[in-house]
Amino acid sequence: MLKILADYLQKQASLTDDEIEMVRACTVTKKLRKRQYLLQEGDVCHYNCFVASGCMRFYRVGEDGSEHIMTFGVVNWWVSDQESYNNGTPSKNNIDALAESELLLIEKKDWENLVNTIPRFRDWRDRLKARSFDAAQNRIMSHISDTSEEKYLKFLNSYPDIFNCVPLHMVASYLGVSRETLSRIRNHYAKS
Amino acid sequence: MLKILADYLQKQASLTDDEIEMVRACTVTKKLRKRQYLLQEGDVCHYNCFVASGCMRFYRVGEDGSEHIMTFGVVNWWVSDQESYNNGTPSKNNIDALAESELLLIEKKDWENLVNTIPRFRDWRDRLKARSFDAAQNRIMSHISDTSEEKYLKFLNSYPDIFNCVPLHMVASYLGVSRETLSRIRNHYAKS
DNA sequence: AAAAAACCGTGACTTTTATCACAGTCAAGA
DNA sequence: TCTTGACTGTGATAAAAGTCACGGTTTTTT
Repeated sequence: MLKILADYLQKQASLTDDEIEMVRACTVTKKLRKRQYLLQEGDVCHYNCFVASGCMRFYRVGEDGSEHIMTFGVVNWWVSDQESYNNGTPSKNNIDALAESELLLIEKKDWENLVNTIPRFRDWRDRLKARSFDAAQNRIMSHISDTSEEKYLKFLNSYPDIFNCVPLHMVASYLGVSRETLSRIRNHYAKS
Repeated sequence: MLKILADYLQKQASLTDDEIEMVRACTVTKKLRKRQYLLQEGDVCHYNCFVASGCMRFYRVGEDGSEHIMTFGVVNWWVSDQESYNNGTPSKNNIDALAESELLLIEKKDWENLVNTIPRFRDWRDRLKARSFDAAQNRIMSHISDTSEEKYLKFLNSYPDIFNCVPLHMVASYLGVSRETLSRIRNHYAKS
């Protein structure tokens, strides 16, 4: 399981074996069952979490109890609540597992230490954050300019093979449409 | 005009006078007329731009010619196309002035130099990016869970006194609704 | 194996929003 | 000054999406 992270860091961050060992030294593994929480509303997020297997979801519960999914975390993705992590404030969100999942956790202190001691780790972290921001910007743009069908097609592009883990009503939640509307979009798209 | 930036850096980044002087040394001032471009689709973004006065808009033009506003830049805000800036790729967006505006530009090389030589500058930069990301996340959440009226109210909160610069049909564009719908939301809100 | 729960599709109806058309105000420019 | 264009509001209509209800399938749990 640690091998997945090692491969990832070698490929994405170009870390040396020694540097990878430093990262490995401060990771904690955590196995989650389906539906188990990684982070619950009100908790403070202290970790950056690498998804080694399985599938996670990051979502918020509205006042009426409805769930709104901000993002999914599949293999080789990192999940955390950055707002809570950075500011030390209670999270407004939940993170839980959509399937049996294996995570590798790095605590905030250790993470910051890695950032400060391994230049390539910092560079990779910066690139990752930049890409996340760009993705968020593009998603906003999609929301203010695209039709629901276009949003759905872009989603397929971002998460090509996600339907193994994620039921359609959660995809609908991610897109901000009702499950019925998504069903009709898919239907219409299949025909044309 | 440079004083506005100096005050900003002193307050937000806690820079010393010497450090502020270093920043000041590499800023270029630019005055823009109403409707003048700061960045045009296809250009590569080479600067981080501080808004000393006036008001800017960051938007994308759809295939059908429609304009979709991603964000506004008012006094004390920074504007740039991060995706283009970071990757050196042609921008998909436009930035122009909604009113006579004064900007302070810092070129990428100089900016990165400041980041690497002034620790507090880097820290401030990181905090700024983190806040931008959080804001983007919250805006996405708003789009997938709020009604148009709620989105409008949150907009009022983010940009309390923006109506001096920005016509309502641009607010509508920012929110992703038609100008007629925004007009009706405001009307309804005023009555209740 | 049986029961319960989750998941998905679909029709009928309601609500929301977009689009189109028109009118009035205001500011900039000829 | 007159004209033009930008901006805003509002009514009428069409399109899109949400909501409700039902049925059927699959998966999970007991």
